[in-house]
Amino acid sequence: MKINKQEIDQRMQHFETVCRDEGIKLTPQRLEIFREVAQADDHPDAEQIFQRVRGRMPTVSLDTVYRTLWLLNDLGLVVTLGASREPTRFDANLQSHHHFVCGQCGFIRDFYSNDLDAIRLPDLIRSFGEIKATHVEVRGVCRECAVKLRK
Amino acid sequence: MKINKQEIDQRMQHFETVCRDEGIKLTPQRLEIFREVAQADDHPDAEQIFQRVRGRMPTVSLDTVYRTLWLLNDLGLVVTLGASREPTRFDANLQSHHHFVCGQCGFIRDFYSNDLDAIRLPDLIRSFGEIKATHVEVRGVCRECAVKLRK
DNA sequence: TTTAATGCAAAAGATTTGCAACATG
DNA sequence: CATGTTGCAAATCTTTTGCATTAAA
Repeated sequence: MKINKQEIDQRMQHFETVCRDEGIKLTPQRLEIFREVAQADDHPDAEQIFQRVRGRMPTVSLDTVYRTLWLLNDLGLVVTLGASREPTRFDANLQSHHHFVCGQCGFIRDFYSNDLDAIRLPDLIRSFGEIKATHVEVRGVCRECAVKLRK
Repeated sequence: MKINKQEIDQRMQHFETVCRDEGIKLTPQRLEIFREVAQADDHPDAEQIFQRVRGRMPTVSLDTVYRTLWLLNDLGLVVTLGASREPTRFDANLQSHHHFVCGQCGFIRDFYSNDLDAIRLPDLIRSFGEIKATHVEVRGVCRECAVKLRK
């Protein structure tokens, strides 16, 4: 959780606004769960978020975490990442950004690039449907795993 | 399964070569499973591949399909896709290509673009690890789902 | 013949659901 | 107060594992 406080507050703000606009109830569980995703920079999965929220709110249940996460996803407040061979992970960073994913251990690292953000997609794609977001996924082997593989 | 026969044969050829080079046994199950992925263009998941192979080889088991698929992945013969909220899907297309993914139904459509293939990544990324592949993922809502959502 | 791969059944892991109790707007 | 949300427990779905049997090289 290395996201700065100001950014977190801004995300919380946005979350509350969206909920009010959509007529979705702001329960303490939702607030805690969203806060946890909003302040995480490691793309945690549902189980990890559950454990972290549990620290502050011992009565939350895992199924509420799942329900909330997918709700957030439907509201466009978080985005999912399918790391290879691992459970779905969640990301509250709505800025345009890209990912490096280690195919061995699932490590994900964000990176930013104006060049990549400026990508122009082939016109053909509009015939597939409506475009919501575009991001570049770089697959590789992270430093740590590269060492292990050398053995 | 709309991949043309020549391309399928080429993929099978490559598969057999890699297996021999790596000292991996060419069993009838592996041949059938790989063929099924090689000729599919709809990015099927393990269960779908299992059902299709089963048609021709009624005795294969689902766990062999899983084991084989991950083996193929480790060998670099297929690539995985984590469509949102769905089981892992597999793709034997090793050409550089990109994906349009529908966040509602998981529909995935390939597309090609020389411009996108020519993407230059920030140098920073090399510090994360070794790069194996880069692809662009476009998220959106496919035509069919757009209609449903309008209701 | 040696070693690896298969099938089966059972286990583990991830995610979802039904429902009664409860809290938000 | 009405309706949506929660927690619990149970169910479901996906994926993995142990082990005896079988088959490839």
